[in-house]
Amino acid sequence: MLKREKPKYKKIVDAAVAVIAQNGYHQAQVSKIAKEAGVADGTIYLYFKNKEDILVSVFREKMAVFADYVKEILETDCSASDKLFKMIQNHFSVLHEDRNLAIVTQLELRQSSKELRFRINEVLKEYLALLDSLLKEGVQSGEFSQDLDTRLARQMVFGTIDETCTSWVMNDQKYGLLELAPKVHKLLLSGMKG
Amino acid sequence: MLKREKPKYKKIVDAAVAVIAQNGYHQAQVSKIAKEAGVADGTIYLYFKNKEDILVSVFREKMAVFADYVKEILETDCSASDKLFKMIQNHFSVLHEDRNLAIVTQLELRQSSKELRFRINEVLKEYLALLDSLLKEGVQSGEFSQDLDTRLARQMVFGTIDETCTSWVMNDQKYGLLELAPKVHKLLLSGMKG
Amino acid sequence: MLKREKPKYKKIVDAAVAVIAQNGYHQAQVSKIAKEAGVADGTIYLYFKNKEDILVSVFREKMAVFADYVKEILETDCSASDKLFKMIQNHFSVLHEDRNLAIVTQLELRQSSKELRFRINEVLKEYLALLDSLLKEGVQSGEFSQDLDTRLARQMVFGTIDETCTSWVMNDQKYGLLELAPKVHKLLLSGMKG
Amino acid sequence: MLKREKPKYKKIVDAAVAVIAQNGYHQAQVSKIAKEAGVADGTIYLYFKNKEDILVSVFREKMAVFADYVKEILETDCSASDKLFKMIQNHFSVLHEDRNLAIVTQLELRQSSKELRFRINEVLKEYLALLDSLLKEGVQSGEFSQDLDTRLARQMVFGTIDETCTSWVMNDQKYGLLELAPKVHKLLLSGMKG
DNA sequence: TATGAATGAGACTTCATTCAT
DNA sequence: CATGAATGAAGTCTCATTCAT
Repeated sequence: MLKREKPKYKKIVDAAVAVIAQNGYHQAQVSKIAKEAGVADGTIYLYFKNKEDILVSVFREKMAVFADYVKEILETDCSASDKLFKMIQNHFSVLHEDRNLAIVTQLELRQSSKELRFRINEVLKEYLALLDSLLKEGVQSGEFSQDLDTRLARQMVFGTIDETCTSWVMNDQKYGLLELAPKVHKLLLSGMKG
Repeated sequence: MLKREKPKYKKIVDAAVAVIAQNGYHQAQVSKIAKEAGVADGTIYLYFKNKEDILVSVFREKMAVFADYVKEILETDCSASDKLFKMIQNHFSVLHEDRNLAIVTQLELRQSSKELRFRINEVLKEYLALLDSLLKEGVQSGEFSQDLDTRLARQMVFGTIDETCTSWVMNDQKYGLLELAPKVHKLLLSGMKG
Repeated sequence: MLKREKPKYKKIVDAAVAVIAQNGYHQAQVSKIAKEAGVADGTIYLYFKNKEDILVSVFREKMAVFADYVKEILETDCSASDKLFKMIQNHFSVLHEDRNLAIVTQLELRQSSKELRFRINEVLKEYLALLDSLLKEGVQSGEFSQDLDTRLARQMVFGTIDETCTSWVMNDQKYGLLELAPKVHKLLLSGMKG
Repeated sequence: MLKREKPKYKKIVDAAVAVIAQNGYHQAQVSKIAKEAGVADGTIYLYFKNKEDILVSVFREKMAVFADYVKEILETDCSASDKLFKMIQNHFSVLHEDRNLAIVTQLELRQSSKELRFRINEVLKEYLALLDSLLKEGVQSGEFSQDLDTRLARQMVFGTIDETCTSWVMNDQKYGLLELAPKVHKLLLSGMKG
C-alpha cells in the first residue's frame, strides 16, 4: 500500500488542515497536529520527513482535488469558455465547501518560508499547466483572441480567482463565494476575447 | 519634527528593506537591521514600538509611493482607460526600479503573521480605494461596462497586477516587467468593457 | 543450548561491531543493528535485555579472545618476560587483524555512559588479573625488580599498550601495529627490571 | 578585553566543570550549567557558539594549567629525569587538588562524541609535544637510552600517567594520588634508561 | 519465536525586547 | 537620545523499548 493511502497518513494531513485553520500557521505545532490526529508525536515522523513535509503534503493532497477535476473537465466536449466556467466554479466550490481548507490555502500557508512556498509552487505548476492548455485550446478554436499572450492571460485568470478567494476569506466568508463564479467568468472571458 | 521625518527613522526603514531582501523575512533579525542602519539594537525601539511596527512601516512608507502617484494620475484629464494604463505602468515601474522592494513586497512580507498581514491590508486599502474610484469613473463615463461589479473588477485588476509581479520576481526578474504593461492593460481593459 | 551460543546471538553481536565501527557509537541505533543482523528490531530484545546489554556483550565476547589466549600463554613454560612479549603481541595482533574491532574498543565504546564503562571495566578486570599474575610470577622468579609495585606496573603495561593502540587507530592505522610489539616489550621490560 | 578573560566566560567554564562532575556528562544540560553560573540560558550563547564549544573550552582552559607549568619546568636547569618527575608530580597534583576536574577529564569528557574528542586531542597535542621535547632532551643528554623511540616512550609515559589517574578516579580517589608520583617516576625512568 | 508499528520523553538554541549606564 | 549586554520562553525531532499479532 502506498504511504499516502495509509489511514494514518490521511488522518494526519486532515488534522494539519484543521489545526492550522483553527490556530494559524505559526501556532500549528507538531504536537497539536499529533493530538488532533490521535497519534503520538513520534508517529508523525513515520509518515513525514519533517514538519515542512507535512505542510507540503497538505497542499499536494488538496491541490490534487482541484487538478483532478480540471483534468476531467478538459476531456469533455464543451467549449473552452464553458470549461473555464466549470473550472472557476470548481475552484470556488471546493473552497466554499471546506472553509478550513480555504483559510489554510489562502491565508495560512502563505506565511510559510520561502523554501516551502517554492515547493508549494512546484505543486501549483501542474494546475497552472492545465489552465495553460485550456487557454491555448480556446485560442486555437477561435473563442479567444488570436494574439492572446497565454502566460499573461493565465496570470490574469489565476490572479483574479486567487484574489477573489483571498478577499472572501479575509471578509470572514460572509457572502457566497460560489455565486461569484458567473460574474468572474464573464469578466475574465471579456478579457480574453480581446 | 514628525517621527517619520527623522533621519534615523528613514535609515531604519531602508535598512529593513535591504536586510529582508538580502536575507529573507525569517532571517531578518532586529539586530541585523540595526547593524545595517548603523544604530544600536535598542535605538530601534526609540522609533518603533516593536518589530512588527518596523515591517508595517516599511509597507506604509513604500506603498505611499504607489498611492501618491495614483492620486496625481486621478486628478489629470485623461480617460479612465489611460489612467488605468498609467497606474499599471507606475506599479510595474516602481518595482522594476527597486528590485529589493519587489522581493520584499511580493515574496518576503507575505510570510509575515496573519496579524501583520491584516495590518498591511489596512495600508493596501487606500490603494485599492483609489483603484475603485478609477473604475467607477470609467463606468460613469461609459468607458467600462455599465453592469461592471467594481469589487470584482478591482480584484481582477489587482490580482492580475499582483500575480504578474510575483511571477516576475519568482522568475528572478529575468525579463522586463515594464514592457508587460501595455499587454496587461489591454487584457484588463477588454475584461472591463465586457 | 546457551543463549550466547545461539546463531542469532552471535549475528547480533557481530552486527553491532560492524555498525558501530562504520557509523560511530552515537549513530549505532538498535534498528540499524537489527537490520545489519537481518532480524526485526523486536527480536533483539529476545536475546538482550536492552541496548547497553548488547554493548557489554560485544565487549565481553571480544575480550574473551584476548583473555583466552593469555591464559594459554600463562600455562606455558616460558619466562615471564617471554610471556609478556607474547601477550603484547597477541593484543596487537587481534586488533591488527580486526580493524573494526579496534575502532570499536579504542574509540567508540569509550563514548558510552559512565555506567556502561563501569560494566565494561568489570569485564576488563579478568584480563588485568591475568596480567597481574604474570607480573607477580616475574617478581617471584627474580626477572623483575623485587620491589615492583604490581598495581602500578600493571597500569604502566596496560596504559602503554592501550595508548599505543589508540594512537594507532587515531592515525588511521597507517603503520603496522604488530611491528611495534618488540619495542614496546623492551621499553616495558626495562621499566620492570628497575 | 579578550572573550576568555571576561568574568562571565570564566564563571561558565567553572560552572560546566562542577555540573559535569556532579551530574555526569549526559546529564549536564546547558540550562543546568547556566543556573550554576548564575546567568540566563541565552547568556551562554553570547560567550560560546554551542554546547560542544563549552566543553572544548573547559578542556582547553584546564589543560592550559598543565601545559603552562610544564613549560616553566622545561626552562629550568634540572636534569631530564628531574623534569619528568616534576611533570608527573604536577599532573597528579592538579588533579589531586581539583577532584571535580579529575572526574571530568578522566571519566566524563571521554563520553563525548568522536568529533569532540578529536578536537580535545588537538588541545592535548601541545601537551604531548612538550613531553616529546623533554624526552628528546633526555636522549641527547645521555640520560635516556640512545635508541629510545620517543613516540613509543611518550605513549608509555602518557599512557601510564593517564591510566594511573583514571584508576585513581575510578576507585573513588580513595588513596593519595600525589604519593604515587615517585614510584611512577622510577618505573618510567627505568623503562627509558633501557 | 519473530515481527515492526507505535510510543513519548527530553534538550538545544534563537531572538525580540528591556534597562542600567 | 543612544547603547548593547542580558534575558528566558518555546518547539522540533530522535530513538530505545513495547506489545498485539
